[in-house]
Amino acid sequence: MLDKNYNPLEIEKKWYDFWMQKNLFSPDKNDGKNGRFSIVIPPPNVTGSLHMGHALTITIEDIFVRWHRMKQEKTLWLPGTDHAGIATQMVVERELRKENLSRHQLGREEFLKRVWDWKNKYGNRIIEQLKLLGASCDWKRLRFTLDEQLSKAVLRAFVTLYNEGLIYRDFRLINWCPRCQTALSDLEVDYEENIKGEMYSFAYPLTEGGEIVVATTRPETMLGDTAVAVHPDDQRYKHLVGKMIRHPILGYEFPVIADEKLVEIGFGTGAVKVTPAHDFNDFETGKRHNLKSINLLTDDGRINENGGKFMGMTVMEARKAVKEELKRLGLERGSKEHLMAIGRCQRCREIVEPYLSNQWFVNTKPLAEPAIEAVEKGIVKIIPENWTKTYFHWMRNINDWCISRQLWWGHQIPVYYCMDCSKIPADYKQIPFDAKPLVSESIISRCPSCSGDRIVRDPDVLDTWFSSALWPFSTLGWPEETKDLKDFYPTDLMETGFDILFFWVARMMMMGIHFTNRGQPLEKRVPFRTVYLHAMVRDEKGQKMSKTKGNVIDPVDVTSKYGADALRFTLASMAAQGHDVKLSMERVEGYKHFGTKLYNSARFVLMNLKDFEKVDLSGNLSVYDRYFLMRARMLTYSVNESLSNYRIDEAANAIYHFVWHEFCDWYLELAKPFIYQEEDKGKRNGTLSVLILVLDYVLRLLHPFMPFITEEIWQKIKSFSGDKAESLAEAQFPSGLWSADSVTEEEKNAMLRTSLVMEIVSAIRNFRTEHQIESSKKFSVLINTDLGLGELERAALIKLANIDKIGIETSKPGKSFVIPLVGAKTELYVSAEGIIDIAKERGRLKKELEKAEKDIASVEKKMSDFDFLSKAPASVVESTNIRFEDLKRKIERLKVLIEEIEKFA
RNA sequence: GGGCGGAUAGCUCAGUGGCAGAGCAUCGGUCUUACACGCCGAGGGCCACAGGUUCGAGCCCUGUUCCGCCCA
Repeated sequence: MLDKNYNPLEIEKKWYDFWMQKNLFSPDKNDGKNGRFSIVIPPPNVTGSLHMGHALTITIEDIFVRWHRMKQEKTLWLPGTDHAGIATQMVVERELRKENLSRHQLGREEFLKRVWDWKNKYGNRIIEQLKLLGASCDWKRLRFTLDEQLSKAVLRAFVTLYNEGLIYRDFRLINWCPRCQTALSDLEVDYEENIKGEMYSFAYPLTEGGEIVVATTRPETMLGDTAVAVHPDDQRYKHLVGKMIRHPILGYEFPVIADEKLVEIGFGTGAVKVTPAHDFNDFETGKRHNLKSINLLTDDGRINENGGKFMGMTVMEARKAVKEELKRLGLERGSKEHLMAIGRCQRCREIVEPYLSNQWFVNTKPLAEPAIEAVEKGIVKIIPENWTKTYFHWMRNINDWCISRQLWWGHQIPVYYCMDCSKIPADYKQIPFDAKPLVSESIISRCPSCSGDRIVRDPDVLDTWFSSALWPFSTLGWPEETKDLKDFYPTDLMETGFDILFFWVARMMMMGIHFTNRGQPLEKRVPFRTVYLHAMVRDEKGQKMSKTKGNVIDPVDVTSKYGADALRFTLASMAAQGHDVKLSMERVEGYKHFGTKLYNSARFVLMNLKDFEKVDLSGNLSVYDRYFLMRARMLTYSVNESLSNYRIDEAANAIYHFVWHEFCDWYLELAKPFIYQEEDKGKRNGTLSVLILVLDYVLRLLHPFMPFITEEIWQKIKSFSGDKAESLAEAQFPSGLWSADSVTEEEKNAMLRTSLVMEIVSAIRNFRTEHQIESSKKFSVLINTDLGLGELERAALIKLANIDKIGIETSKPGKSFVIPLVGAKTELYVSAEGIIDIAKERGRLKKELEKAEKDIASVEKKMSDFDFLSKAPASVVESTNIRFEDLKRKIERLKVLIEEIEKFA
């Protein structure tokens, strides 16, 4: 028997421990003859703690994983975390700062030791939190991007790409975060638009006299200007092209150039200052015109020695100072407000500076091509489908990927330099651009050409996403040809947020195809066959959750308050494709109630099983039993269909509706008279058998969504259902086709009768409320159709409708009221004289008549439309006709009834 | 500037050509021995706007307005 109260916290802990103990999440004992399903987790950051995005990811993935596992497929869900270069390094540096230490003071080795300590201490937190949600990962295969084996994969990938000419080093403008002091890829910069800024104008003096006025939002960069550009067609400036400008502060000279790409005639003054070292457009312009690039910044975002007396100032300080200087020189030419966009570092929100430096890049175009092909050919399917367009667009316009980061925490680039051969000075700050890279997976300590041992390793580490891009195969053992790789690659599903389509999904596609199963068809090389992109979780008002707004909902809190099952079900039922999930606590609470409802229904069933004996179902079923068995079959079919189509919301809602509004509202109630009587043991046991069976179906179908409560209940009914599985987690998931054709005559009959009973009950309840008849007041009802119900079946109807009795009478007795039912062919006669308010009944009938007349008007219009009759399909015409006839009959009947009721008074 | 979504009950959303739906909220009734985290019932809609296609449009097409997101 179940406890009186449903307490999610207790049972969730209990069953998770049980699953772990039985090692149920391992694919290893399954021989795979029922197929295979594999998926890798999107690795959360080791610094991370669980947020709603994770909760949604885990919920969706666990639903698919448990579903496949219950279908008895060899199922692997591989978990792990990534090292999150910048984020983790920042966390540890923050700790160091409390001790007044910097990483430079500690030195690289000592610092890394600290980060590892931190990781070992706190890095498991998020893993433990995933378990709270019921994630059925194979924890024995837990991976970390800096594991020895995964690091080997990273080195292999880098060296291979280098040797293939797909990785190269270049001196170019990149995005630089002055606070993190590292390069970023294009994707790691967030643009904020419509920032109020200033469009500042000043004049550049020409060497031969006169001036040219330029407008800029960043006056301080004039310290690095090496040209002023005008449009070649701009008559105002045509004569100035080729003239020289003397820098009013720094004294050097630079030209006025004509460039139609950079300059928009109508914008600003029509003359643009060009700072190749600090603006991407200017950099391109500089290349076109062979301009000098003057770098103005230090690593930490201050003005360097090229800025003359402004050296040492921050950008903002320099901006102010340069403006003052220009004013002093009489060159200021006004200023106006201007809306602009600025780029911020995704990690620390600092304003990103374009910065000239040596970095490593991946040549992505050749890698993107097969990744595009795989989706074009349908080898990889993206769901929801509309993301494929975005994927194509990005992939076809892909830019090279800056993968070097000036950090310590991460995979250090496997590139070495001979200080002698490359003439690197002992006090070097940056490896010179022309240094000759020696690229190797193993550590190089001796120069292959001069045999010298003065070798330095490139200090940079790789972008964390570089290692994440290898995740679906590095976690399975690549570059080794492991059994796991053979068994589980390509994986079946990649489930993640749409926001990392480019960051991660696209890059996994490129790397997976490039590195795995070379020489084999694309089908064998893609990292996954389906990409399912889920939406964002927002607060109930649709706002993004953020710490500053204070609207963050912590999944751990929710879990401890309502249970993981409730949270999971909420997320699942709201995860409709293409929509953000707007999460509200009310909903979670509602779904906890759903758990309670299910729990109590099971308690009811169990409570009545004392003398239960299994019986042969064939001779002992009521029409209700048959009907709900069929409904369970239909539900099974639709849940499997929905899950196959990645519509977990649809599946969840179908189960919810069935459990609450069919199983509990109707079936349990209809079953009670059968259970409560002792005369017909066969019928009693028959109904109980079906109750157990239907409940068992429901628990299996619901298990992927609410694993804990279903296991709790299932373990209790197991002995009655006779399943031998140790846990519901590995019990067989129901399957089966359902179609209208597959319904047997018996089922058809059961369906007709049961739905008529439901309608009768609803009609009587309705009638009762309309007349405000107290529930204690019983009356009897006659029906003009023989339902062919057995004694107990009729008793159930009587109980639900809360009436005295129901009899058959083909025509209406004198003093009775009429409730017309479906199609007005069947009607009920209520002999409740004295308890019915005549005026109200008249009103009720008139209202019904009004509605029927309105309905028939539109149907009539259709039926008299020649075009409709000739062009619409016969089945539609026929059903319209039937509807017309029904309405006509109903109206006639209502008119008679209204006339009659006048006489009652 | 280019692209992708969305607009349906008070709220959140289903609904892909044939009688406008669900959950929550609201209102009324009810402690009927599984469940008051419950039960029974009710009200609530110019399916954003304007055209078009069609016998028939919430659904398909065109345009407009607003709201998101992505890219440059």
